Amino acid sequence: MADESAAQASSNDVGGIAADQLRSFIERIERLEEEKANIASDIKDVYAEAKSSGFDTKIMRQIIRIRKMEPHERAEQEELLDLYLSAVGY
Amino acid sequence: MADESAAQASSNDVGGIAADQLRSFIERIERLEEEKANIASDIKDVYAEAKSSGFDTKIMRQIIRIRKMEPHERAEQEELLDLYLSAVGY
Amino acid sequence: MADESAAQASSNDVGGIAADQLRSFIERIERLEEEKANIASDIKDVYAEAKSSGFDTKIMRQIIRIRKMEPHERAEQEELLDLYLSAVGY
Amino acid sequence: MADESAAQASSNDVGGIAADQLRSFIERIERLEEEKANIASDIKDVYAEAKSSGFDTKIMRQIIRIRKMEPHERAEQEELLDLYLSAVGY
DNA sequence: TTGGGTTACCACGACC
DNA sequence: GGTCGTGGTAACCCAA
Repeated sequence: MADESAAQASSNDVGGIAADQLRSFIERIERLEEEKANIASDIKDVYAEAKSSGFDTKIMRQIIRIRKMEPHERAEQEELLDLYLSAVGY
Repeated sequence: MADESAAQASSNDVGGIAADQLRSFIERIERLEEEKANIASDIKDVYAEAKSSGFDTKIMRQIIRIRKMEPHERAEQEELLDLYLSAVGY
Repeated sequence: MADESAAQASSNDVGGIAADQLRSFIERIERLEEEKANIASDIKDVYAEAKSSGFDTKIMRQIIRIRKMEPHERAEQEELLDLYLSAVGY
Repeated sequence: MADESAAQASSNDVGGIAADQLRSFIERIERLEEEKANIASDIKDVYAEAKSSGFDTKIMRQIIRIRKMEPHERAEQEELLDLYLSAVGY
């Protein structure tokens, strides 16, 4: 797959793979996942705050879920129409 | 449903609940979730880039999973797996 | 978790687990998965047949998908109503 | 677009497409998918039963995955994993 | 024939 | 321990 005989000044080949490059990818991902986890934690905090203000977080979650899917549903309606038209050859 | 008593400039009470406050919580969460989704998308991109550099993303995911685990956790899993494997004749 | 000191006439204990029982579970599952795979294959065949009769399988898949989710959507509408009522304290 | 030539008692032509035939295909598929879902549900039940007998279902799934793989396949994965791990410094 | 994109399924982990 | 949402995996389709 890779050019096995190339000089590896900086790429630090291990068993035929570019170890440095792999490590770099892995670290980038791990870093992004950390950020993601932080945001998830922030979200949790907001729910906690809302809860301590007397709101029902379960209902809040439902609202958010449904708000998220409403655009999809509208799209689906149009899709549905197109769909049956196509099925029938138009 | 009806205006229970008086106009409330800023707290906008509806059904006994501070609707404005609720809306604010919801919007904060939705915003955070959007950020989270963006990061998830970035992660996907990195995997795609790694893949097009010739790396096996499935293995990469394993690596990341392993690095995230406590060493003893990992050892326990292995042990249990071996046990079950031998129980099943491997 | 399990009664470690019990007599194991038939259960063939291996490293503290009931090997026979485990094997039995595994085999039941494998068998069911085989059946499932067969049905998946049948489905594939029907699509192939439909395709060779001139139908667009992509559209067929869409139709099936949407038929499957229509009941959900109706349920969602009711849920939505309840939801906003709850959010507002009713 | 219109009825191209003659009335078709049984084939019920719509838009140039044999609607009856399409419906039949769809229904066959939906039926098969229902069967498939039932089997999936059975599988779930077996896992639940195994769990309540004290087995670790996650490990069971691993076992089943391993048994499904060709030996050399499994070996390759392990090898690649080790390679990546060492590249990353483990 | 194969690789990449897409989709649906399923498992896993988080949260309650 | 149960539920819910998210992510990973595997199937399937098309294009090259």
